[in-house]
Amino acid sequence: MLRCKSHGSVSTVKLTPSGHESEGEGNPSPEHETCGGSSTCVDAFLADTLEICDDDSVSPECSKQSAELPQNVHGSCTSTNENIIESNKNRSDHLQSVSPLASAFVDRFIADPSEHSDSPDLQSQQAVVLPQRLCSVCISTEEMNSEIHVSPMKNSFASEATEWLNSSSNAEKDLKRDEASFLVNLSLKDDKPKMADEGKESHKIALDEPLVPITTDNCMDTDLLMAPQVNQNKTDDVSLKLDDKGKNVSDEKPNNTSDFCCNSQGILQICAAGEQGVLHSSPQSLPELLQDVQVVSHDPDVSGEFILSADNQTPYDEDTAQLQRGMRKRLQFEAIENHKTDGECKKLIKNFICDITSEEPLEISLHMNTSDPSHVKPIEASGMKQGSQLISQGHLCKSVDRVDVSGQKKGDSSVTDPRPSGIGLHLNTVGSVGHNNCSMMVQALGKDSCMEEESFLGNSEQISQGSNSELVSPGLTGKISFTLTANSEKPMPDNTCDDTGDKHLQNDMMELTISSISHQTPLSTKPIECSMQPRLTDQYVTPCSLKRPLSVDDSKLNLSSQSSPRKKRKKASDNEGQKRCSCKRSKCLKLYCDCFAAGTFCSEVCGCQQCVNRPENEDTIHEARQQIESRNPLAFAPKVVLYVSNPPKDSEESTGTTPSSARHKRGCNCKKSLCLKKYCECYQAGVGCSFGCRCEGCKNTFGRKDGCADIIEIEHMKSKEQKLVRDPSAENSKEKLVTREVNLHLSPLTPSIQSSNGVDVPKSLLPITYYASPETSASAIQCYEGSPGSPMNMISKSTFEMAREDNMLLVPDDQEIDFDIKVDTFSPGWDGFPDICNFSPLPNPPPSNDGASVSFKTKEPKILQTRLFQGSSLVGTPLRWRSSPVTPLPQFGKSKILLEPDSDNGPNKSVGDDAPEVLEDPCSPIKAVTASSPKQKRVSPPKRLFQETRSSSSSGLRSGRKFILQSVPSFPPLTPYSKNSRGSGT
DNA sequence: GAGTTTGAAACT
DNA sequence: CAGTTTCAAACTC
Repeated sequence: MLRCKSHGSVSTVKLTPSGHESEGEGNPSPEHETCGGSSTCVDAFLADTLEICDDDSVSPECSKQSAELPQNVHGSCTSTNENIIESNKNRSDHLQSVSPLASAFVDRFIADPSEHSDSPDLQSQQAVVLPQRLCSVCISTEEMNSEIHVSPMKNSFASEATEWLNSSSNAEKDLKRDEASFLVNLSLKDDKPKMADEGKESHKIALDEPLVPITTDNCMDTDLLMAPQVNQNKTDDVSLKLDDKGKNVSDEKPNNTSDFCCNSQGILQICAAGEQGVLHSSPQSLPELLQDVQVVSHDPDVSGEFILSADNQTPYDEDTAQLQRGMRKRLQFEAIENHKTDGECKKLIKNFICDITSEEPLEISLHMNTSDPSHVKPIEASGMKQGSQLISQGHLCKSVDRVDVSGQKKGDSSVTDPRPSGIGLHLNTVGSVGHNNCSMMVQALGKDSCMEEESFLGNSEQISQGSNSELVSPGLTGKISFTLTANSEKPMPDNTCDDTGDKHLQNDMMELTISSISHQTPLSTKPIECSMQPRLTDQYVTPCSLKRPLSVDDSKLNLSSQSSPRKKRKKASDNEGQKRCSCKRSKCLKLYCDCFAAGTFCSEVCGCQQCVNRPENEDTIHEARQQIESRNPLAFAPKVVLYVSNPPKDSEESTGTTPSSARHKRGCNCKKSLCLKKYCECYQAGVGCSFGCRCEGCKNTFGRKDGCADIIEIEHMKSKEQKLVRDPSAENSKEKLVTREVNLHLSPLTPSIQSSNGVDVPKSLLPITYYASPETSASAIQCYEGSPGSPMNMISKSTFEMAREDNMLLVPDDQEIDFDIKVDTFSPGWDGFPDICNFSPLPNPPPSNDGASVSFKTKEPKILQTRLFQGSSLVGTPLRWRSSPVTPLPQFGKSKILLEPDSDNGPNKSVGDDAPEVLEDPCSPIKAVTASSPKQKRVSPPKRLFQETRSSSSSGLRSGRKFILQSVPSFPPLTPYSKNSRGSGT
């Protein structure tokens, strides 16, 4: 055992070979304690290294080992480690003479300990250094019977512990042999020293995973993996031990083993346990040391060299620090890369990180990953440098898998942990959105944005906890604070591990991440306090908006956002990004509740009373939904179907979403409002009334039930058809043409419709629904995850101001859509397509030709509103096609509007319950028929599946439906779609 | 902000 | 399925 005192603190290394427990326990021998002078300390340490025997009293083997050890170390040293070592050497005055090679260094030490004895600092340093080197080297001294286990990385603390125990047990065996067994515990994951087994004499290098003989390679891995994950438990342990330092802390671990913990960078932590003689840093220093150790690899500031030094007072070596920084950068970089799906994003992030790191050692990457707050906390407690840890964690998404040691059950964490996954999702989403988005975000946001992205990886908790303003670089500070706020708003449950438990939490996470991103935008400095919803909206909106041409509305939004992010958010929320309710008796579990109907949780902004529509009541909510759906399968389906002239395919021109017309599925039943007030759902949705409506005295500015304008539509349709006929081959061109026409006529959503007098064009509802750009999804706040609509809201909101309340389903024109198909669409099954969310906003303000336009001025009914549907994946997969109409419905939150392809003249065969209503085209004969019966509207959507309708319809007309469905998936992702829509608008 | 109106949703 | 009640948003003052 070697004990070094420096700076008044005593660091003791207990190197005693196993079997010498007697020495360690109880009373440290005075020899060890004092080690005489610094020189002695060093000498002793060296001698013992790994079982340094100061005295001859130690078994002869010790001497042997001591001699051999250095060499072994040397041999094992990886270049990286060597570099580090060298740097360290150079930096330390004492070590100046040391040759780059560890062996030489050791040899010298051994040879002439006195040289170094000069300064106490040296002693401590040397003592430290040596071990570190050893560790870095991954010294294996088989000769010494020392067992070195390297586990590539593991996740769970348990495994680690197990291994550790195993190793310790092995050590014991060795001890029995009277062999000087030397177990070095390299805990890559833990960076923390395992103080535990003070009683044990064996030094173990513990690696979390399967024990692998340490090799140079392993060492390297270690370095890479180093990302220390803070394991709270371990930390605690350490602290305890530290506190106890002279005492036997080993309660937890019976074994008397002193562990060497090597940081990735080869910094060695010596957890000496031994009762007395172990190398301890001063109690005070220890905690820091631990932190340092953990951080070491990452944070230059906290160099590991001196970790062992009693007071930590050892001067910080800048050079070393830089080296470490380099390491860190690399590590971070790698970690980041791992996480990023998008190559460019990676690059950006990388650069960003590099920049940051170069300037400041810390911590930008704070947000990166951690699933577990617990991990973070310890670090926080420790104080600064934590950032580095966090960063390391950042690796996490992946690194966790490999490295995570930490611990406690959570350790599994990252993988299992829902949040991270959520994060991953988010990232994916981003990526999916397109490289552009990613880059865009990053660029636009700048470093901050990068940070935020990383935050996606991490849990909110981490963020909140982990990111300390202190750690954060100044530039980042703002964000960080922001992040924190968010976290505070929605504290994560203690059990991060709970996957199931926290779906909504995940959502929150998602939201957070999103929000963070959105906030990052330079423009938006807005504090997180904003409701979650807006955040989501912002986030999604941003990417989308970028991609597609800005619609007027969008541009407005952007401008506003730029000017003041808050405004933007507010706007979003105001715009209906989120539904608000003020339910008093329904407990927000009935369709009366807009939030519930939309498939979203009520939020703080809601004024509801006795609200049950909260994440914590997910089960109840789900039941309620089921009940409602049992009554009406389409209850949660979009209420409004929007007929889209151009299919998403026409990305270029079509701005496509301009809906030629939209109709409320069920139609309204207004008697007094004359369909001129928001009481009227049709009006509220900004759509004209149709035959399906049973309204009396309809004066809906968006289109009367009479269908005056129908003629126009019909003509338009005809022209379209003709074009199609002409260019059957070129669908695209055809579509474009059609689209153009449509746009001309309809460009302004409502207005166009209005001008046309809202006559319903026969619409074929295509089962196809494609998701509008995520942008639209403003509304979603908290989505029901579990329920069909789990992530639903993620995407939906359309940017339109016009669109307000109701969600519309966009039914893109199928290029080759047959009327038949359309007909089918209307079938009740049709509603089943809840998936679809949005349509693009109308490009232009409505022409004010008609009185309708006037209506806009006075009151703008929300024409198009997109909604988020549950498809959690929506984000990730821009377009999701759901084949079965029925199923989807429940999932949909509230999308009320469906976009339908314009073109159809086709008769509507089926009078779907809800769907038929919407789709009904007065013009079309069939519709007329159906329309004739007012009750159609009332007809609840038949539960029968699309298939049935399909079969019937297809049989009757064509197999078009099937065709469509199949084709649907092919629809371009949101992005293109969005573009199209925009383009067309202009 | 309180009260009224309105029509959808829920219930019978 | 029709009628009634309940409910909450929209609207008015």
